[in-house]
This record gives sequence, C-alpha cells and structure tokens, in this order.
Amino acid sequence: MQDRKTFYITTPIYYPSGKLHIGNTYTTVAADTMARFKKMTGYDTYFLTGTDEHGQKIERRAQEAGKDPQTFVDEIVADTKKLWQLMDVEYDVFMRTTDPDHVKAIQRIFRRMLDQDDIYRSVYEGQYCASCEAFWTATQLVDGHGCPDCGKPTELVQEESYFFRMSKYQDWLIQYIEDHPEFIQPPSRANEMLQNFLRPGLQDLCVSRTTFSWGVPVDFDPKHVVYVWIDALFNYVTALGYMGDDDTLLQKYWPAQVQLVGKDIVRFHTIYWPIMLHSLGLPLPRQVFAHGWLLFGNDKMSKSKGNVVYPPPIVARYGADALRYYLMREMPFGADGNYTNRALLNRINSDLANDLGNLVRRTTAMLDKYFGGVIPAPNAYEAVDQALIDKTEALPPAFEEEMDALQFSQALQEVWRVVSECNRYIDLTQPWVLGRDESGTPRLQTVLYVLAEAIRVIGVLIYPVMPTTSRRIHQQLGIEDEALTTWDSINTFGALPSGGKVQQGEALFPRIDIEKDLAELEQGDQPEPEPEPTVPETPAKPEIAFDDFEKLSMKVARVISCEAMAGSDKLLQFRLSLGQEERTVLSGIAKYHDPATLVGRKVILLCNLAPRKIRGVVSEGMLLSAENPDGSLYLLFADDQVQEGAEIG
RNA sequence: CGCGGGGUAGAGCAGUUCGGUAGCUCGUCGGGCUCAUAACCCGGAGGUCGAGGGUUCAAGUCCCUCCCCCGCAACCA
Repeated sequence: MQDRKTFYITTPIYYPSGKLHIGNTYTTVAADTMARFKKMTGYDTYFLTGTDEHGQKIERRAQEAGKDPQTFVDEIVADTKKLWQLMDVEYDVFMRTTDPDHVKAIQRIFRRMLDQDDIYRSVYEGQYCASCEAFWTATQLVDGHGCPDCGKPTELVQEESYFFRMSKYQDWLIQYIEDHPEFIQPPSRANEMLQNFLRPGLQDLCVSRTTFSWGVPVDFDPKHVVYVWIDALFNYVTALGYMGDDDTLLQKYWPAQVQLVGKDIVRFHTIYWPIMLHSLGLPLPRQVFAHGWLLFGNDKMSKSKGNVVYPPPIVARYGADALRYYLMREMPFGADGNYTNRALLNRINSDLANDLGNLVRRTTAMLDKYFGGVIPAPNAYEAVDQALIDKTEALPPAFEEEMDALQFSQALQEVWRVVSECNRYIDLTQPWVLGRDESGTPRLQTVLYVLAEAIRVIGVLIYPVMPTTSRRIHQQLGIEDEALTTWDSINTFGALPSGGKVQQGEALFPRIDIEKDLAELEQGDQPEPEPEPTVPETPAKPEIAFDDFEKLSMKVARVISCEAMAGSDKLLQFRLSLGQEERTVLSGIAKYHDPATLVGRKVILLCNLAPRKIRGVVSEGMLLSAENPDGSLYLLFADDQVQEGAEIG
C-alpha cells in the first residue's frame, strides 16, 4: 500500500460515432485540470478517459462508411487522441472498450453476476419496433401499439434475454444516497434520480442484446452481446485490472474520488453503476459530479442545427490555454453554460491580455529598464507591500478549497483578485516615479521584487488550467529552478531569489480585435456544420410489391378548420373535407405550422389507416408530411387544380 | 397537480443553506497615470431581485398562489 494519498478521476468514455466537440472537451479539460492540480499538490493521481466503442450505432455507422467496425473506431479514436493532445490533456490511461483485456473482464463480470443470481435468463416479451430496432415497455407505447420514437406500429416479439435484478438493490441505494449527500453532485441531481427513478421503483434491466453483434459476446451464450452500459461503465475498473491478471492498480486507486459525467448520463452513473458495483462487492466512487451542458447562445448544440463548436480552429488562433481558461472560468461547474465566440474573445482580452498578460509585461519591462533585467533583493516592507504579500499568501489555501469542490471558476476568480491587486499595487507605488532618481532605488527594488514574486505565485497557481502559460510566465521571470514552480514553493512569500535574469518575451496573450475576429470566426464556422447523413438515420425500407402500394388509399382533402389541441404542444386537430365526407384528423406538426394559415389548403390524407384515439379524440387517417433531418415536419400540399376527394395513386 | 433547473443593472452571472446597507465581470460615462498589450488605477450612472399575497422590527433570502423560460418525461396516425 502506498503512503501517498491517491486520487483517481475519470471522464465518461466517449461514444466515437463522430467528431468530438467542445462539450466533450469541456469535461475532459475539467478532469485534466483537476488531475494536474492533484498531482501538483502531492497526490498520486490517475486520470482515465477513453472511448465506448461498441453498440449498434457504431456498427451501423461503420457499415455506411463501408468499413468494419474496428477500423471505423480506430480512426475516430486516433482523432480523439489528437484532440486531447491539442488541448494539452495529459491522461494516464486511454481506455477502449474494444481492448481484449476489457472484453475478457466484462465476460467474467457477466458470468459472475449470473453465478450469484443477480442476472437471470428470461424471456423478454416486448413490443419491438423493427424500424428503430428497439424494445419498448407497455407504458411507453403510444396507445398500446405505437413506437414512441417513430410512431410506427410495434410488434409483439419474444426474445431470450438476460436481466439484472435492479429492484433487489433499490432500497439499499436509496439509503446509500441519503446517507452520503456528497455522492451525487450537485445535490439537485440526487433529487432528480430519487424522485424520477428510485422512489417510483426500478425495473429489472435487460442486459443483453441479440439484435446486433458489435459488442462483448456473452461467452456462455454467444448469440447475446452484453448490454453496452455494462460494458461501458465497468471500464472504470477494468482499466485498473479488475477481473484481469493484475489488479495492483485497482487496489491502489479504486474507489475513484471523482467521476465526471454530463447531465445526460447521470442515471447510468448514479443508479445502475452503484448497484452493479455493490453487487460485485466493490466500493462506490466517492463522488459522481454532473456538470451542465455547454449551450451555444441559448440553444442546445446539435449537428443538425449546425451550431456545434469544435476546438481546433479556436486553438489554432488563440492557443489551448485560452480555451481552457474560458471553459473553466466562464461558468460555474455544474450549471449549464453558454458558449459564444464573443464571450470567449472578451475573456481573452480582459482577463488574459489586459489583466494578466499586461501585468507580466509591465513588470518585466520595468525590471529591464531599471535593473537591467536582474531581479533585485527587497528592502524593508511597508504597509502597501505587506497588504499585497498577505493577499498572495492567503491565495493558495483559498484556491485549493475551491478546486477541491471542483469550483474552477471560483478558484480562478481568487487568482484574478490578486492579479488585480498587483495592477493596483503598481499604481499605488508608482515605480516610474521611484525610478526618476537614485533616492527611489531602495523602494523600487522592493516594489519590483514583490511584483515578481507575486507573479511567480500566480504562475504556479494557474498551472492546472493553463500549463503552457504557467511555464511561459516562469520563463519570462528567468526561473530555471523547477523547485520554484511547485506548490510547496508558494506557501510562504519570498522564495524567489534575487539575482535572476528576466527574459522579456512575446506578449502572453496579444489583444484581439474582437469585431474583426468574430467575423472571421463566423466565416470559418460556416463549412463546419457536418453534412448530416440524412439517409443513415432512416434505414432503407424493403422493396414492396405493387399490391402493397395498392393497399393504401390516399386522397386529396381540403382543410375546413384547424386548431391547436389543448394540452399538447405538438398536435393540431384538423377537420377535413373529402368532397363526400368529412373527417377529423390529428397531426403532430404544431411546432412547424400556424393552424390559421392551413385553412382552405389542400392536403394529402391516408384514408384507410385504422382510426386511432389520441388524447381522447379519434383521428381518422394520417396527413402526409415530410420530415427534415432535424426532425422538423412540413405538410405536403396538393395543387389547387385538384379537387377535394381526388384519389392519389 | 409528472420530475428537475431557472427568472437579480444594457449583457453574462454571484448572493437565497442560516432573513439584517444588493454584489461581481463586461459594456457605458467622467477622471487619473504613462511602467505596460489604446493597456492599468479611481469614481459615477444604471436594479420596485418575474408577479401578487403572507410571516417579521426587517424579505432577493422564509411561507402560499400565479406567470414565463429551459431540460427530462409524455405526446408527434
């Protein structure tokens, strides 16, 4: 066993079905910042990130790309690693769920769960939607037989499956969460889980699939693959050798101190994961911390909206440190935050260029000008000096406290308070006045020493967030001794020896012409929206015979009236005329159509669809509409020449 | 009454645990300084803290009701 305190931190393992964006970057940078901080403060730190490479979606994406799944994920993984390198992320292990050791371990885990009767084999009888390839529970179904995803009829399918007895552990977990308020952070997430899932009662979880093969095979029943969440969640321990040949790392690092997750996967990490760990006799992670989403403006980032932000162009312009700083500084960790280019550029200019960069520049410039670049020894401190010294000495403990709570934004705020103090100190002491004649030299020596030392401290503290800038600052101060860049070296003020030679370098962060860069960034963003693969999302339908088509009766109908349905934000209720008869039809297009504008228009109705009761109203047919890749729906209209009731065929 | 989060200066946010002068950053206006990246420092203007009611000597903070926004869920034949 180690004497040193250990600290194990994980990011989620990302699903490599496409390029990683700034949201994933946010989580990973946070983990990296934390890991660097803990390393710096003396912890034996282990930092895991990786990729979750199994599952149907990957299988399908690979197929579309004409590659086998392994090749497909290999390529994306290579990109992912490049991104982390670009962002200066130093993980200790990059976990891939296709790693053979991991696969073997998952198989053992699965068998062990079966052996101890936490997993049982049963027949899954469920409503299956062939088009979505998903099972739905009775309560999820639309009016008994419609797929909640695509609305198409589901069919009753029986399938052999393995189930995990979640229900068995639910009371234990409720108790655990109540006894460990720090386990789920922020606390509102614990509430959410308790209220939505735990208290209403857990269903046993279906933990195997037979509908696809890209996964970890169940070794004793090879037509099944292990449910991807078991496969994925356990990476956090298989990476340490759990159920492998050598579990030294597991002994040393497990349980994790912090597992970072996005708010969308809180449920998996705070319900299924703890239960499964517990069932295997493993301790739970100390904390699962759910951070918020990075929104773009106020919109959710999504590929179809074309507003996804990718880091590389930003890093190319401003450097990884600037982006890392922005991500960690702009929003409190845990809440949703906004990403905007303007906010990023504002931060860079005001915090990094004006406050920090300029402070370093003016200090080193004065050292150059007055002392030939040599750091002088201080003389007696006066009140004004002592005030700044006190604040600088108080900084590391305050910083550590905020960091330990993962309040990166607060931690940085503390540092910047002192940056500001330094700038103010220069105004108060007026070194340029002191430099006018020799009588001022003793004070000038003190003032510039205090500044240099304060900046050294700041340089150390920003290291977890901005490793490169930290190094550059120390370089500019002429610090060569590594010992002067450590956490311990900033406990007391004054470790910086005099006599060092300052090296004025380039501006740390050149000021940005915001309006100009903003325009260029928007330009550069244009080609970014991914050519959203429209085809793949809707799997091709099988060829049909003419007879099949003949079964459909479609007619042109005139809209007599149309109004939004009370209590629904999606449904419009139509009264339609088919010439001879009238019908009531509901359609879920309220978000995209103003009912008033539809009256009198000629639409296309599928007439011989079985009537269906929705929200208490019987819908007699379906209006044809077209769906965009982003899910927006638009009615199809017939030409005015066509009479109502006209047959379509 | 599905669950949760939120509504505080022009913008973005903190403060609400445990009531006691409404704060920070950016922007804006005025002043100062010249070491510095047109940067830095000081000061001003700007808020009935979503609405209404209640408790209290005192409410952004506690209680009740309501409105609006955002996720999830549900619903899109």
